[in-house]
Amino acid sequence: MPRVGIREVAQAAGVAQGTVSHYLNHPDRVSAEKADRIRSAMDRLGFVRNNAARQLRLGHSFTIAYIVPDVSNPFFATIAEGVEARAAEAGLSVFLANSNRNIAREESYLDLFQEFGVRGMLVASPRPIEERLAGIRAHGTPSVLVGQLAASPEQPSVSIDDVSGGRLAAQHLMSIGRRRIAFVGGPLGVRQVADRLQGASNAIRDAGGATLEVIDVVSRVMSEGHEVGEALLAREVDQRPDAVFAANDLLAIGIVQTLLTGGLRVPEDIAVVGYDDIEYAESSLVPLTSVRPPHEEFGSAAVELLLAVMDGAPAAASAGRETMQLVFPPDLVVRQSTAG
Amino acid sequence: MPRVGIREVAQAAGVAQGTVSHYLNHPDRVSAEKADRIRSAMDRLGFVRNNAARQLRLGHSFTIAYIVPDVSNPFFATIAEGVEARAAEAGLSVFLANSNRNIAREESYLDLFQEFGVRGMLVASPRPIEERLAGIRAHGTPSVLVGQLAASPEQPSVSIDDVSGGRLAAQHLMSIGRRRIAFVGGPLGVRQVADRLQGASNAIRDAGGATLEVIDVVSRVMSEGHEVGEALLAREVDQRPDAVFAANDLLAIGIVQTLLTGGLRVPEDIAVVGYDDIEYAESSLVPLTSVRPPHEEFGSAAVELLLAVMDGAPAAASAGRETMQLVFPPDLVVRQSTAG
DNA sequence: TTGAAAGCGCTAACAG
DNA sequence: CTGTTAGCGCTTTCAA
Repeated sequence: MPRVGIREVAQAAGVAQGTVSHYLNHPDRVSAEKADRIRSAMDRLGFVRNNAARQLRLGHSFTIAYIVPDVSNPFFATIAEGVEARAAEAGLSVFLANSNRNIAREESYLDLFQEFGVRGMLVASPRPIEERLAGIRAHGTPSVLVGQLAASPEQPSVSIDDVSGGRLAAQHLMSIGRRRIAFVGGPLGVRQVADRLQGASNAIRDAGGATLEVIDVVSRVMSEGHEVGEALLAREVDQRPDAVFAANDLLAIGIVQTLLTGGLRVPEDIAVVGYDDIEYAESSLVPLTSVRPPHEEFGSAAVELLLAVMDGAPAAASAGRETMQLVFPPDLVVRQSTAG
Repeated sequence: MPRVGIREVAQAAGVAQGTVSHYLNHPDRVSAEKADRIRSAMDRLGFVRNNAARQLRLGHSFTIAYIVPDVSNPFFATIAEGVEARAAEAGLSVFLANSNRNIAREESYLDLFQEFGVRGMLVASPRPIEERLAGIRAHGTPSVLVGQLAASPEQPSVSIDDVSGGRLAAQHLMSIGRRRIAFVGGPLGVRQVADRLQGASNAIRDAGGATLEVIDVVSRVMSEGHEVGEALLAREVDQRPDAVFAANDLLAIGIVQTLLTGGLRVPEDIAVVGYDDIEYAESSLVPLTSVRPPHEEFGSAAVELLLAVMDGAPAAASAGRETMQLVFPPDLVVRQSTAG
């Protein structure tokens, strides 16, 4: 099987190479008759356009990269939806890369995509990465930081307002009459956790009349939730909180499961609010009230921002912080775990 | 900021362009002194190798594609681990694409990757796709079908033996003395579901002395599990099975939750086995016994197969079915839900 | 509307 | 060990 390029197609169709290229890039400027001959020659020969040559000639690609720390995290997966949809509208393809929370791998993808000449990158990283992105930007590849607020005004970012999410959760618990609220989460060195607690604390301080206890955990997984549940069950009744705000849904689900098994009622005895609104929150034994970050919108906003800096770099630069760094407020989804 | 290519680097380092290229491709054939000058010029100028030109010249890339129907499915995500690790060893990068169960999108990625000249593709698709892959292979891009057994002897594939998985589950339940087994799953038009039931049925027929009831469900999600659990609770005690084999873990977890809430004991009253061994199986209220498909190994085997057909196309062709189409037997992970 | 031809940045073959 | 150079397949002037 010989290589098939536009030259072979041109020959088979009896036209010049340039005409075939024109057919590919400006179909309207080729006569219907030749267009037909070209089309049929392409079908017959099984022509596949060579992207490397095209890109070399053009000087750029039609591709953007989306680098995530963990593809299986539903949060990033859902965002990917919005990213692909918006990118497709703009005629761009998306290459996904999974760094798996491995810095070396993240680095190598950053290099790789730069060498590939992607038009831009969406980067979700568990570490501070702005300097690296600044360097890449200096070489002509713009990026949008996903999931964390950029510190530099030059770095576009889309992120979630976790302080307001925490506030939402605490306000809701107070609104259903709870007064002894426990925040379950940690370590507080993790920005998101700290912000969620901060928000809850703000709400409680502002409203007055309620107390906030902090129950620290090492990691935010379901088994830690089980342990916290056990600890709550072991307390004297009058020492128990009447509401729990967990830093994520996994913790919350673990806590609910253990409380129920131990004979307590949710929400009657202890109301529970989670965070993230993962798929299992809804189908949990007691459907879980949860703080829901925006999903679809988030991804498309990231691409939107990237498109803006891709083209109108100067315009965007002068646009300033408020348009370069989008912060989304989360919603509260109320379900049975606080329906009382 | 001027474009910087090897020409600019060569000029800055005071060497010829070819020497810079040699430094990049055969570092050992460049004198240490010039290598240093080149290295420092590259750092100073911020040289980024242009992949398009490289690939055009070379005639091929160092990239493979992995197309999945759903990135957030932990099954594919875990496989991706093995894929990346093995690919990295072979000096290849992996581009992930998410078709999101959308045929048009899958098609467009297939085209895109072909145009990008990837060395090969790993394709997990919810639909029959062998003919399409055969066409792509005819144009020089080999592929491995992931998750379904290929029908054609020319198409390499890696898949799971669900019949043997079903057998394992049923044998285990019988080995702990259960005699009234219920299979919960559906629709039976889904190959995996049918195979799992087939395996269970085979085991029970061969062993004798046990009965197999089929409880059909519309989809394999947690809420269906809750419904099945309710239905079981509603039965007369002597009409209840003493074991449940669920077609996946989500169903199993839903069933366990509902049974426990209804006052039954797991495994004492009803033992439960799931399938897939998802993350939540282990951290569920009663840790779930589950049939575990191989994960890491699966991904690396897929790459291995791809590497084989990439190089030794003739050798591989003569290798025959047994080496081109890998079928992995799953394991059984025994936990508390059947520990009785 | 079509054809001819230059050249994108790199690699490798070849000459020195 | 280093330099020179052809050419990968495509797009796009420019001329006809």
